[in-house]
Amino acid sequence: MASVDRHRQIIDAVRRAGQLSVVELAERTGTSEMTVRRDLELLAEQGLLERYRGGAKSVLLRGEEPPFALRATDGIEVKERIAASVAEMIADGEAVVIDAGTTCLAVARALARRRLTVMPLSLHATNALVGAPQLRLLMPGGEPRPGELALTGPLTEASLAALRFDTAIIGCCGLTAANGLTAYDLADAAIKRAAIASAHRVIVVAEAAKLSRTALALVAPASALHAVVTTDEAPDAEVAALHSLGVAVRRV
Amino acid sequence: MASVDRHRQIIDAVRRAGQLSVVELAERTGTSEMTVRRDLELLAEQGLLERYRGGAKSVLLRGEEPPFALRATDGIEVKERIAASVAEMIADGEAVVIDAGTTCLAVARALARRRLTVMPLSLHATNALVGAPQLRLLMPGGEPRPGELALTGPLTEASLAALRFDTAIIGCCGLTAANGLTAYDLADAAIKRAAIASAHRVIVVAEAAKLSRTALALVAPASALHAVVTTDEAPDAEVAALHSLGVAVRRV
DNA sequence: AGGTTCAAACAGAAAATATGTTTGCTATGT
DNA sequence: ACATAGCAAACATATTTTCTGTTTGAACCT
Repeated sequence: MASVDRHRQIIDAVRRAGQLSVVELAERTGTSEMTVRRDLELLAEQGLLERYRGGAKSVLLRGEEPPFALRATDGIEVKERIAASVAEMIADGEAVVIDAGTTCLAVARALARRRLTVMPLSLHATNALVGAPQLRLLMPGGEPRPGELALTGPLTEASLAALRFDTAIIGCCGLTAANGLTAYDLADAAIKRAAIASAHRVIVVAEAAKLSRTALALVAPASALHAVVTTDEAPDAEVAALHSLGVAVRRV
Repeated sequence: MASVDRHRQIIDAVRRAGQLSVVELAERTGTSEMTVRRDLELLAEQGLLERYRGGAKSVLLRGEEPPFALRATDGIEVKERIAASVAEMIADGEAVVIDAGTTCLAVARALARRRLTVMPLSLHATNALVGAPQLRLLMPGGEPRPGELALTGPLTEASLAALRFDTAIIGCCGLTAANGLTAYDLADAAIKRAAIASAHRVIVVAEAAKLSRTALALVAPASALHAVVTTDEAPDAEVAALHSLGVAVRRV
């Protein structure tokens, strides 16, 4: 499908320019205005940009987290590499809780054919896991946040509080030795905290960029974590600092 | 797609004969054996029949409930008619719990564009409701039963016990004035009971055939119900009996 | 061993989807 | 109110994907 390339091109162009007209986008993509309009309608539906009469504008503001659909296709190979590494760390028969987010979704996919008990914290991961024959799927309650489909709220916390997992696989928006594990969303942070509290072992997945970032909501100090799986590009200083706090860091 | 007709033809033929060879099926459908094999693989995956070397056999036994995928395409118009009628009975702003099952799935679809708070008791309904902009979606916890994707177990019961809905929309396997509301699955029955207990008003959806059937597990006596939506074919005697127990019966 | 059943690979057919053009409608600004 | 740009629907065409049947060689059962 060539359309997916064009979609990416449109998103990038709009993001770079802040906003662009339909005419301008039609020229840049070498297609008709009608096609651009159809694309914009589609992309706006997914929350990837915002439509206005005559064009579209970027939805990326300030320090906010980009929407799920945007992150989903970003750096897939890296996420899959991290996910494969995490899958190696899980033994058959374990009970695992998997956080929301795109990296954790990759982990869920990597675990789908394993013999495990899994509680996913987002409906995306749920959809990746239903139908897996060997897997015992446990759903938490909660309210799915639009787009992200991360389950949050008191029902989710209650579900987690009632269970004890062998391993929690947690995603994050930021992780440093000094500032700990942080998230953009307060409700998400509360869930991550509950998931960590319900698990014997905590594995954090974090692309390298997150190891030099701190988000608004503190989830837990770094010392509460047992392992971090990241990539080669992770800054040595941060890795060393985490290591000195007793966190095993794995770079893949 | 013509293949869906052929699938139905294959399912019916296998069900009628108990079991049939690939060669026989290829002849009956007027296609090649390879196509039949591919179909059988597909259908077996959905649990619609069972594959064995050389052919396939029916998976329908005794008084058991046919698998979800089989019921899903059965009598859609009737289910949609019932669903539309139920949708009329729900006022905007209500909090509604929707049971699992194919008829209830139709109700979920009919309510997707409404301004409501909805807790679906199956992941099929969840998928029909995510992304609905006006709707507040609440997920119960629980373990999704394969195929059906009905959420059951203590997590589901706990989720229901924590909430009070305006209306519960309940499906069933059997409903008579004498034997009450019944279900095939014990775990399902427990959930239905919890849903009924958590709601102020209980609406049961039931195709006519269910009004002359009784399944294994008792959910509730008919007197616990407020309304039943069924079709014209519902037997008059049963309708009258239900009515005399204070249940409003609507035939659409 | 010997026949049958099956899965993979490929090519052609059929269907679904994507695209561009035209046309008439709608919204926006003056 | 009017003019204009933007838009949506309808349709025809092009492209892609999916479906199907045949062939071939491997797997299976007796």
